[in-house]
Amino acid sequence: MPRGWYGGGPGGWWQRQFRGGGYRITMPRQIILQVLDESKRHLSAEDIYLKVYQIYPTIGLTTVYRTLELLVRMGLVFKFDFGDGRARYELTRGDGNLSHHHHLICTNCGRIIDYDDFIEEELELIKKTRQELEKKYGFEIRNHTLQFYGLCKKCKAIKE
Amino acid sequence: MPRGWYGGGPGGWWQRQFRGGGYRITMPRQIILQVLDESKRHLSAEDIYLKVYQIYPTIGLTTVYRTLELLVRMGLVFKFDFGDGRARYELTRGDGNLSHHHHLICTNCGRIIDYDDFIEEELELIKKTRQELEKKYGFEIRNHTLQFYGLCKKCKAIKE
DNA sequence: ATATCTGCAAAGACTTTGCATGAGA
DNA sequence: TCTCATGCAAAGTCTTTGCAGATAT
Repeated sequence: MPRGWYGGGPGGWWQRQFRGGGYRITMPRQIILQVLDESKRHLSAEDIYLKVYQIYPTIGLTTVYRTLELLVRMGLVFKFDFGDGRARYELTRGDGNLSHHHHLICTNCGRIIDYDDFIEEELELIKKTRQELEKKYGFEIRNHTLQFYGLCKKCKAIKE
Repeated sequence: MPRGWYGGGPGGWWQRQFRGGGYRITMPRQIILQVLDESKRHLSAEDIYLKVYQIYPTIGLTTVYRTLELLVRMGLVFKFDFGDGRARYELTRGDGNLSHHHHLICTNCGRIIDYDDFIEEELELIKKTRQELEKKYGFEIRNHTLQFYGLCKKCKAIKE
């Protein structure tokens, strides 16, 4: 049995999600999901393309984009923007709105650090804020991001 | 005396910032700053271009981009990414890292709401998190964003 | 005077679209 | 079978770059 969220065989829950939506389970789609599952976070479309290409060389970039769009629409994947002009993607892993997508981004070299320190309080506050914003603005909130921008250790040292 | 942050005449503090950096105070730059000062938040480069065009029709989009890049580098302007493929800009108004750049973004229609409710606790937490992250990762944090994504009232109603 | 700035046109990077072929249910 | 999915090529968007003429100091 495969490891990770992606596994579970042909009757797994995401396969059911696909069928329920009238979407076909194709080789490109399976491999894209596999790659997302096996990789670290925040991959660009091209990152994904190159990894899928190793397994399935007839893949096209277009299919990667179209599949990612579908997965985002289905709520299986989050799309991020770090301000460098290319989108990043990662599996939601079924954790809905409680996941933390919190990043430190170096505005000089583009390095991205995921942090999950000091998260407890944050989640608590965000949960509360979320509820209040939903009530006040009638928004249905599905996701959130908290990002800090600045200079990473290395770039800071160079600038000095 | 003009109102707002931008005002203050030819000896104002941002003019000094310019001179100090060896940057010239030109008509396009003055008008771009004026437009940023008089407008609501999160304008795209094209929004700014069109507003400047009303006042100074020989302006070029290139100059808008180059000026915004300069202003971001100088710390006078923040650049945001809301995930729709175009960057947004707004004056920092000298409030440094304590400002709240907190948005609700409708993933269906693109509407953006600034909120500043329930901010107290958030700022407190962010300040604390910031300090701890700087210590732990050696990052020099200069800015942050907190964004909630979902469906706005209108789009939610339509989907139902 | 002279180094910077500007605007146009062209190029670049990422993403989306049109369409004929191929594959899943 | 018949609709949906794929891949290629082309187009689209936003942004950046090259360069000659214009401008600020």
